[in-house]
Amino acid sequence: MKPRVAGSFTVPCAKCPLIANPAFRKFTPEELRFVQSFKSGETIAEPGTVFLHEGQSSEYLYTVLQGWGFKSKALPDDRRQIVAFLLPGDFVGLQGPVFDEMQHSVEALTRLKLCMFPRSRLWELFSNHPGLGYDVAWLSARTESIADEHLLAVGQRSASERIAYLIVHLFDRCKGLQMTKGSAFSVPANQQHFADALGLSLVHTNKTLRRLQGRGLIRWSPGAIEILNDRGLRDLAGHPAPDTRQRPLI
Amino acid sequence: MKPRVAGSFTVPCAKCPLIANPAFRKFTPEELRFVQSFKSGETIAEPGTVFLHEGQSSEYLYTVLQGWGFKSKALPDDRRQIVAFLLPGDFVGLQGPVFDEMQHSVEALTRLKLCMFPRSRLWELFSNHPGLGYDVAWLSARTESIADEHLLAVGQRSASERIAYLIVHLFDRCKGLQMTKGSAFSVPANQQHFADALGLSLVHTNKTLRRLQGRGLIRWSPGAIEILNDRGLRDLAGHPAPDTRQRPLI
DNA sequence: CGTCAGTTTGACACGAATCAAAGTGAGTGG
DNA sequence: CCACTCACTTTGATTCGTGTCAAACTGACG
Repeated sequence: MKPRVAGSFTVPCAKCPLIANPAFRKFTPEELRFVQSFKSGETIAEPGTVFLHEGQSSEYLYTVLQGWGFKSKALPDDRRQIVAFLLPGDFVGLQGPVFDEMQHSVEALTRLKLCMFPRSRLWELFSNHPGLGYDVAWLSARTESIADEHLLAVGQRSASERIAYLIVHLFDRCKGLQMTKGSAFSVPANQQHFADALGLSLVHTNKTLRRLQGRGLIRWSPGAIEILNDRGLRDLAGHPAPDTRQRPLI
Repeated sequence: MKPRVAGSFTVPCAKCPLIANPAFRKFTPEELRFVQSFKSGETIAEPGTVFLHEGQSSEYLYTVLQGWGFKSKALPDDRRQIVAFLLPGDFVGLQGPVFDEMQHSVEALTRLKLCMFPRSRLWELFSNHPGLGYDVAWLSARTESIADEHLLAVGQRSASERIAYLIVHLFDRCKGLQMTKGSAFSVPANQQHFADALGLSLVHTNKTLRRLQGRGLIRWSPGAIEILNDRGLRDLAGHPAPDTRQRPLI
């Protein structure tokens, strides 16, 4: 599936809604100019579309502009592991330049709007704009840290702790992006996605979710989650406070 | 625990045994000069020593010169997850600059020799040597990819598959570093370490290991593993072929 | 010979997977 | 406006893999 370039609808970087978002640090004028020239277009992925395939190479790097997605890896049979959820500002595809082929697939959960950058010019970014190069490394280290946290959850936590962790994790990320409404936020993932992310079966995920709801910690409705007892949920999750500092954007 | 700087025993980068190792790409003369100046010393960590602590900040970045170690994260109780094993050439501490504090601990399995680089000069690396900046990002993306693979194993594979995967993974990495002897290699980790890395209990790890041995796939002896049936073990692991291309070194 | 870390074994309990089936609600077409 | 479908959620019964508990074994070392 070739990414379709929505050239005519491209937003100029200066007006990028993400730059306006206080979660991200601001570009210098030179950086902005470069990023604008680096950006070769935008693309849209409809919900359910797999737009990067494990094992294939990708000509582009992407920044999520809008919407939710996830990265996953599959086993030879039909088991799959969701290794990360993608939210606005997330940078995808770095593994392309490193290994020649993608090590994971990326699928859209909602309609996903993405900025495209030709990987052939990544070197230019490092060489002409070391600040941006540093940012790329920064983002990569952040992703790695999230993956480690996820690994801790899947390897050591019980089912209810895992679910509590994932909810808190997603909530905190959404909150940083101002995508929450009070203690509720929209989560365009279903219970199967939660199960695949946490290494649980669908049935057990459902039962655990209901039990958390029974304990008055959360309310799950298809498409949205509300946190009813923040303190209790975080205690159960055993999750550290989120990092609220500004982060870079490419 | 402050790192002890073994200044007088410092190896000049030009004679670094890792550079000679064909697993790594060679530095240009300028890069070599910079790396030499960037390196502020060496340190030794004795087996069992935790030399980077989750939650503390680290003044240095490290490259493993010699020996084995591991990165781990702990839960409020005594559960812990080993998120990665460290082998020569691995670069640690990038998360230091990103978050102000380390997100994981690092412990030595054998006597560990490490190169120290002051994180305060990381910016200089990116700005004066974009090639090295690119390499830092490359290494970070590689680590992330290994973490994802690990997550797939812990989240989706059965106990015997996980153990097969870990053995194959470690074997392939060691082989790339020419640290194997035929189908055997030394693994200075005990069964508790395997258990902590794979999200299994010690007892079940032991039983599974014995079963793999019973099936003629491997031979475990304290400190070393021999692969008796490479094909069978890899089939069980469902693990992709290793990446054998040269990789960068900092 | 005693100690200690690491390994091994057996009995049992429990959390999570699996199997099977029904419930819900949005969307569609008659 | 009422069937009908389809994706998703929910529940109960049962099985199975893995954890836990308890104890013995092994080999290195002092």
